[in-house]
Amino acid sequence: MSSLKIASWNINSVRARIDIVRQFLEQEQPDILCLQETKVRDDTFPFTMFRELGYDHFELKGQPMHHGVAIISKLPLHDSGRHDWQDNGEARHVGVRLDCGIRLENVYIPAGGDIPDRTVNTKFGQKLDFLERMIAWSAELKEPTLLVGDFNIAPLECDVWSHKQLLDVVSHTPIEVETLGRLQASHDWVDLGRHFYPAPARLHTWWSYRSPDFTANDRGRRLDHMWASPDLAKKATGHYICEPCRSWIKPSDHIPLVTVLDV
Amino acid sequence: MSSLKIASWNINSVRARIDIVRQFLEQEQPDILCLQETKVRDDTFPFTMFRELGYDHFELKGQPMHHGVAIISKLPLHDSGRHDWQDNGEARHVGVRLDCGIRLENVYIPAGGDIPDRTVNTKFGQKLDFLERMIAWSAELKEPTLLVGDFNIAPLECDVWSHKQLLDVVSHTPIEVETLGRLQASHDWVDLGRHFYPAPARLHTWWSYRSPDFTANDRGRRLDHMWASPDLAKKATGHYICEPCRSWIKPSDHIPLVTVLDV
DNA sequence: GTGTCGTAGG
DNA sequence: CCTACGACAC
Repeated sequence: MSSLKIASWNINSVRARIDIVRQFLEQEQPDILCLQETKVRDDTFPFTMFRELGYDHFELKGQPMHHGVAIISKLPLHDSGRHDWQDNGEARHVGVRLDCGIRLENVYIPAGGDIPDRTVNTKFGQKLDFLERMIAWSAELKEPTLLVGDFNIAPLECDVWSHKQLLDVVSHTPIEVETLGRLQASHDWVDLGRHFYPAPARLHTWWSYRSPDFTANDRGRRLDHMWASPDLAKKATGHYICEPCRSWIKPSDHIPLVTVLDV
Repeated sequence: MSSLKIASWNINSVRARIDIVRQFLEQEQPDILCLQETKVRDDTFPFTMFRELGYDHFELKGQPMHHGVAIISKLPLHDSGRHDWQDNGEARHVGVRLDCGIRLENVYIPAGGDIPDRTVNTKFGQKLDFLERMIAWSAELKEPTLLVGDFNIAPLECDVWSHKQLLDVVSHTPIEVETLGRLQASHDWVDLGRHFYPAPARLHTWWSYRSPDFTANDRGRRLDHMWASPDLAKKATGHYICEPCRSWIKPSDHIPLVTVLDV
């Protein structure tokens, strides 16, 4: 029995953010870091800093301009898989198996555009379709799995700064919440955030860049999540968010999430 | 009789370079700073840092994308003028009069493109024409004047890392050197650089960004100059270049020049 | 190499 | 607000 610390962070460009990624790793010392929105091709991924800190194992799924996910680890990674559920070339998923037997699945669910109507905004339809394809995949999972990433959905009323004002804002619409609910049900996923901090605790993971005084009005949302298979959830001994990272210099608009497992 | 310290620097974007401009001002504490290639519109000029350091007087001539010159001063500035000698809207000159009676003229002479042939490269023709118009202007100057800026010409053999290899490279061609010579003759300008460091002393003010190890082979050129009216030159008590600035983080490709006058 | 800008995406 | 990219200039 040993302790395993896993972090997840939408980094909004791993190259532009390399200094705060280092700062986070030095401070939290996770065994594994899952990144979303790396915005880098695999052949220009900034390996050096990670290797300097003892992270020698990488599973990358990048693309030229947008999206991009990565798993960066001090521990060996096996049986990596990259789902392109919508067969559109977008780099939104990478998964691995760890020596301890658990699978780690890192996903960046589409943001979904501005207008929450699939008839006028194809991106919103793509987001819902992406979730449907994840549901089919998730229902078949057999191994104990940690599913982490930027889900771009804040499901509960207390997951946004104003439930009423965000009911028609992409990320908190009823159709998204309902679809995410079916994804959760498809594997009986345990939402570790709410497992450790039951509603209505405040647990925001994202604040828009567009209000520079984001701490003043605190208009955040919980868009990032870590979900565990039911049996695996019992092994989670700790879970927390790293809110101070949002105030670091040149921050990401998202903050890191951390889960500690006894494995 | 008091001492007046004037600096000139092609800064290659005053906004991108704001930290090293502050570092330079704190270190050298000039009374007046002349900048070229500010690359900023006058309405978005970064006044704040300069005011924090006691520079309350500004004469700006900016434009949206390229070029742009500025005079930033602890001392009052009067009778400002902006010549657009070629009437093409390019922000390449600003001049002022100081309380001590001398005029300060800050100019950014066109680079002139890659090919030193005015029949195939209109930019080279524009550079020579710009010099001709400066000659006509300079010949009529009556006040004691300090003419500073990025002249984009290295006139002497010792002003470039290899006279032979640069004879056909824009900035050191015979026609440019001859034309700059006539500009100098038109007012009997004293080249303060060579006044204080006679040829063949090394006195480079620019090193290309394209060789990252610029200190290794030292392929520099003396493109930046400070010229004084004959009588004013007698009042120059010091002159130097600030070569370490080329090694600062996020440097300009040019270094600052400094002249001290007893006025 | 290192800026500017416009466009696209968040 | 913040990023990436591509075109252009130096």
